[in-house]
Amino acid sequence: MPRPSTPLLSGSVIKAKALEILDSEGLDGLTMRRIATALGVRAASLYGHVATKDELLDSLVDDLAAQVDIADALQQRDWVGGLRAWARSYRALLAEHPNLVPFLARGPRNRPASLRQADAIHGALLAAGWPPRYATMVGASVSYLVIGAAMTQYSGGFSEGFSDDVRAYLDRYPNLYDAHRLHAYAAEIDGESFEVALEASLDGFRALFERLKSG
Amino acid sequence: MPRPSTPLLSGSVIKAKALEILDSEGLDGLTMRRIATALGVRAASLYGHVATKDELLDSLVDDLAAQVDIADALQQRDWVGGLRAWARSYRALLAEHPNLVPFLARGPRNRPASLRQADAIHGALLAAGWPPRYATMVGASVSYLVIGAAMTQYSGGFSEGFSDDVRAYLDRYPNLYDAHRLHAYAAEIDGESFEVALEASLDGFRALFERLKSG
DNA sequence: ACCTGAACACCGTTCAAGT
DNA sequence: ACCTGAACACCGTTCAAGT
Repeated sequence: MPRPSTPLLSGSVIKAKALEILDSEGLDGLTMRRIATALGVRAASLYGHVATKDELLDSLVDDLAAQVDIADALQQRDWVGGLRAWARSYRALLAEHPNLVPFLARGPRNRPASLRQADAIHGALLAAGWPPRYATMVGASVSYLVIGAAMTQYSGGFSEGFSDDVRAYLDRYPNLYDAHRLHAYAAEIDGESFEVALEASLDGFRALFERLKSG
Repeated sequence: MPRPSTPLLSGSVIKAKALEILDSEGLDGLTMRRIATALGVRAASLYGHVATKDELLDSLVDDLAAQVDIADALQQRDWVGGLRAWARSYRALLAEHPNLVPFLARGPRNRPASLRQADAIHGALLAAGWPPRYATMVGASVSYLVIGAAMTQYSGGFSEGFSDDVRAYLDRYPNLYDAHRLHAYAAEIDGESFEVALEASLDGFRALFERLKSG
């Protein structure tokens, strides 16, 4: 089928299929040839619409970042509530597309939506009265948490991070046995750990903020 | 050279060279063929000593985990000091081999040293009086921070995460401009952000611990 | 303008064969 | 026992050619 009346391909059609394959078949399953055949086309054809596979993945990440609910985060009166809303929205999105997490970790790069996100959070912290340098660090801290948590869950979290052979743990890692018993409600623990970590951090930042103001 | 008197290869010789290449040439530079030629050997020969490339990388990660200073962390009297020492030692090691970070994120899997590490920290928290379920979450929280921070630094941190074109930021991301001015002392910010994040978390956990005890 | 065929320079991995 | 040659089944990417 050479020269169809309406083009078979477009950047967005390729991106959509790529994300679909990434979600369902994982990182190893995502090849240019695989995307192409799923679209009824040859691999070479993709290069008329995307420059490289790397750039395609970068744009997928940026599309995801664009969906992080920043408006809600900024509507909060207090910066603590704003950070909490941002972190939760961010994490929820990553949880939906876990196979994308390793790419997200490559930093804001040339991704406009990622930059807009960083800019918005930084601005909110400045407006709340954080000194610029601290605003940078507080924003970074929360993103560490989100990325670290997403990364851990990507790797299976508590549900798959440990083997199923209980006895192996009993023998050699006595303290972990208790942790291993939590195997059953693993997803619960993954989510709760993030919440505990987030609240502990926010607590600490609140205290730091008071110290900075009174110091 | 078929059948030398002393074998040219061994698991540890392959691992050492692989780490060397990974550190100096990055993830993309690490191929089985590259390791082989660096050792004066053909790629096929490696498979007499390592099962797969994946397993080779897993063992590199585990060797790294084995070097995290757990003894020091456990010698601390208080659990707060122990967590702090562990987190710092863990992070310092990852900073030395940033290209390994994406693999670390794949969880403890079948890596004995990683498991030993998790076991030791969990045990210390139990001994300090944390309820088992919370001990799991507190340990996970700190590892989120370490992995998130390492992941971010792997991607270049503040030094490389943003472009060099200042004007691009001035126009579109007004709040980030301040952050961008920090470009000059980027490494400092990367390290300080981790410290700020760590101390905030520890502060929060200390408060949580008190609440649990008195509640 | 848009897609294809065929090729290039790579991968990880296997396995019969050499010594 | 230890390494090699050659191959297999893949990759991402390019580019002249077709319509």
